[in-house]
Amino acid sequence: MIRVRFAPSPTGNLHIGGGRTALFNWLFSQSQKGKFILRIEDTDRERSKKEFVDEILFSLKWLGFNWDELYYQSERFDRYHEYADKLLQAGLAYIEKSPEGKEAVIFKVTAQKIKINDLIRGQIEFDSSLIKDQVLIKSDGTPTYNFACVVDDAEMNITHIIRGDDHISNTPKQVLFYEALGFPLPNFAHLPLIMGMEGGRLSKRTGATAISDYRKMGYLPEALVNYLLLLSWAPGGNREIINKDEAIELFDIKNVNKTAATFDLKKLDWVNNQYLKNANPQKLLEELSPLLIEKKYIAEKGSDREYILELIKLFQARLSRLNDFLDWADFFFIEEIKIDPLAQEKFLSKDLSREFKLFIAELEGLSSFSAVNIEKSFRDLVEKLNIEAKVLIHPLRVALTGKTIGPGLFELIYYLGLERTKRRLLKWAK
RNA sequence: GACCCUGUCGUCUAGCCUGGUCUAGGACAAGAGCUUUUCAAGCUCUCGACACGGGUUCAAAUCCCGUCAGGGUCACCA
Repeated sequence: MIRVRFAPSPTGNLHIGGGRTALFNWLFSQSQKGKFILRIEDTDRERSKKEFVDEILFSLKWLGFNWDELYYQSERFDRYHEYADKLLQAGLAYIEKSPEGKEAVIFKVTAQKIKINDLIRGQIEFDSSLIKDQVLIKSDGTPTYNFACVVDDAEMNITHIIRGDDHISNTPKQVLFYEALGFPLPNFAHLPLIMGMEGGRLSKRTGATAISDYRKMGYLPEALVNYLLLLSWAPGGNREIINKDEAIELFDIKNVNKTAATFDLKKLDWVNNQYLKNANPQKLLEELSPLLIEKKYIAEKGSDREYILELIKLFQARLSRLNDFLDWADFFFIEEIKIDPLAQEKFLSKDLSREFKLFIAELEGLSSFSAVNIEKSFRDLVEKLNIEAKVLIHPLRVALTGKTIGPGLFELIYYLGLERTKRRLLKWAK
């Protein structure tokens, strides 16, 4: 049985890079019908915080990576001491006393050639004579990362260690521990790192790094996962959009790229739009509801959810981020709309009182207030006035929405309703 | 600096293992146009890459070597 693990340290939020590592571990476990284990590496008591643990677990669930087992290193200190004692007794480690009299356990590194067969990179060779003796147990009694990692991976029967590129140079040290402890060696696979647009690691300077930031911005978890997947793996057949089930079907760790990839927000936006336009509007409404309430666009209770659902349908195909709806559709929710000054200058500087009033009269005369009828009456009017449709369409849009862009004008008027349409047009028809 | 990893359009990638079908394919971005209702949606088109040098071979993006470039690691952090 294949067993993999994701081992985050709760000293911060789950980052894009961590999310990606979790994704590949999870995907591999699913494709191999194995187990996905989560291990919280909270040996650093100073920096580890419960809130970060909660945040990491929440983000992993949000991304859809459910784990089969969960461990905390802070609960396993006795295990690390036990194995350190074994190495001490075997003469493979020694004790070093600090000036204050505290004791640390140090591993004796012997000179040898260490070969690692990486599933993604092939064979990698190291010369351990370049590695100095390694601390196993620090003088405060806590284990070092490399030691705790090896003890846990061995005890938890981890068969494949899939982690970031930055751990390659930790691998020979860990291999030495495996050998000294008599543990069988797992398989290693090192994922390429994700870089920011300006080169180097993805950092806060270059943009948002936490998975939760992307959730807050209005990215769908499926889209984020899809994009992350594309960042070092291709499903083949020139496909870009692929759901998790298909990915599980097609995934092969050997096809993962070796090259570091640059995180490109524009492409993420595109992928997100692909998911947004096909998303169930009801689901989008559920995501949006708390935000609409927060903005006081809708009341906690009693608002017409069916109506808002229709508005979402009007916009969802053009959204890159779900939260853009809040700005783009604001004119449906607020009475005093903000008119874009440039749009006003361009389309409302001419007096259109007569045209607006005639259009209102047309709308009032409608037997049934539907988008189709609104358009028909509008077309009749411009024909009568002998003007081009767009001469009137753009000013109408700006007067009604305050913007030059948005959904089709006639649908928009239909959902705005006769009264609001009249009120907004009359402001420009003195 | 030492060690390690990596180098295909601006970006993500296909192709590389098993040389010829590659005057290198797709996607994002960008640019142009269409959609006589906008675009942030849709459609069409354009721009644009095998890091460089040597070798092997009838033939190299594909194999080998070197150079250069980028990245990572060198903690009693994880």
